[in-house]
Amino acid sequence: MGAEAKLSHTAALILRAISAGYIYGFSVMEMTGLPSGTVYPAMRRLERDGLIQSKWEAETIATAEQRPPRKYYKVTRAGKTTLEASLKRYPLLEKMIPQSEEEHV
Amino acid sequence: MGAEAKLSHTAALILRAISAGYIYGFSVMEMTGLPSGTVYPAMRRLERDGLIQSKWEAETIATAEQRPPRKYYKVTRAGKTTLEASLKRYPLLEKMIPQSEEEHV
DNA sequence: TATACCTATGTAGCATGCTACTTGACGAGC
DNA sequence: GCTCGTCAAGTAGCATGCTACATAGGTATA
Repeated sequence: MGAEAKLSHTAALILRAISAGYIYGFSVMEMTGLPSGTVYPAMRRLERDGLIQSKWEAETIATAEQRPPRKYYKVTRAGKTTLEASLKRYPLLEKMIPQSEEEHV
Repeated sequence: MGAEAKLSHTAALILRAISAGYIYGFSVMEMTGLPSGTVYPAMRRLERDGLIQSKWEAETIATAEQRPPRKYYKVTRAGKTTLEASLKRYPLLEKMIPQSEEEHV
């Protein structure tokens, strides 16, 4: 049957957004319209459950671009599996955020 | 400024579904994929806040169609205003559920 | 040099959402 | 007449989401 974690609608939306190239918190907030108090805790839980992995941007880059450093995420193999299952559960999600290869940075 | 209640993503999704003709709990569950424990309490709160109004179906109809009676909802004037504001906040919602004049019964 | 805005991440505490379960009537199958 | 499946609404208690706020460096501007 597959013992994958079941995601909430919001968690699935966030995972889909990361998968579609919105790979840090602020960009997910902007594209989804969800507030920071939703997005950051949700991303923590996704990482806690092994569905995404984070990596801080090098300070030198942030400094050069004159902004705070970003925490970049990528979807793990387990995350991809869970996301696919979630898209079956919430088919409307695919309409909301089309998959793309580009990164929205 | 407008003192309209701000809706959560889920509440807005449910309100939009009702507005699009999914006018009782079970049909909203089916079209959104959300579970009963989300949909029914959320609809109660929407009614509590005056955004929708409920009316039990006549028992004679339910009996004739050999199923449990349904609780039908309609979006109030206040609900329409709030929904419009919410669609501006969550533009992705309009993609998810297109507006229609038909009832999904 | 203070005030305001922008990017970016984060938290406390209350509101909302979700899992698992219940109720209850009907139909099918046996 | 028992068990299973379906439609429909509902709840308890825990998990998640959201508002309001904090932090912190940068730009702008007056």
